[in-house]
Amino acid sequence: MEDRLSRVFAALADPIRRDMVARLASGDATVNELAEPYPVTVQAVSKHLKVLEEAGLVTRGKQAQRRPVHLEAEVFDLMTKWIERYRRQAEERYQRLDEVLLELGQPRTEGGAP
Amino acid sequence: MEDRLSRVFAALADPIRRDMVARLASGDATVNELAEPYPVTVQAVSKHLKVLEEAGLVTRGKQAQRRPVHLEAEVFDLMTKWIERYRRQAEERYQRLDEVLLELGQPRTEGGAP
DNA sequence: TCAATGTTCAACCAAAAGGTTGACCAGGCC
DNA sequence: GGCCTGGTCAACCTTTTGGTTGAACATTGA
Repeated sequence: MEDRLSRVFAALADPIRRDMVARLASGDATVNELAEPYPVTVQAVSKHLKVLEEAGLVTRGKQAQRRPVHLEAEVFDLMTKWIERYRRQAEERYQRLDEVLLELGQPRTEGGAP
Repeated sequence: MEDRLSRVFAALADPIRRDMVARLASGDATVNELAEPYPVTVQAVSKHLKVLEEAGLVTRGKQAQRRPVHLEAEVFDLMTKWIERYRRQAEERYQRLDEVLLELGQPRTEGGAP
């Protein structure tokens, strides 16, 4: 895994990191503040932040010995663009199929998986 | 990693799997067809498909000895909802900050990271 | 019936991920 | 200077991941 998109998806594949992003969405926080709710050491949280940082999802500031973490929301665009592109494509295809079946007078497709 | 969202993000964190999703967006394909472009064995591709399937991103059909793979685009919603929620929140906060600074007559915030 | 085709299963391997503990370093506060 | 406080680095461990090879299984076609 080396490309940007892979790093972003991988970063958000962990519940703790996703939760941290959720909290950062409502304001910056220090490492200790972020670590507090989780049953892991602060070192582990520090590692998680590194992953988020390398994915470009957060940046870290400097405030005395504190390192306030800040969410960079722009990176989300990368993902949504990727997702939307293929979803739209897939949905269009699906719709075309429906139209074809309709033209043939067949009972329309019933959503694949329940 | 056990929850649905984690599985979906993790599944898309791999370039090969993302590429397979991209190809499936324009139509179903068999395992061998999907495997063809990559420098890995068909068994490895079979494993990748299992990951995508367990994330709910694809389903597999049955056609003689073939197992056509079909993209389930609905799962994308899960992700986009999550992403959009926190992006919006973060952006609103950012905008409010701008307004406050403007009221104070300060030079507006210049986008965090370059 | 028997071989070829398409796919999966099982065992194994190396590397990466997520966690731990312990040492370390930098800034404020007496 | 000495010592908390906040955070990171390093070494280590276990589990997961992505890949391999080799065998198995089901279905179709000759």
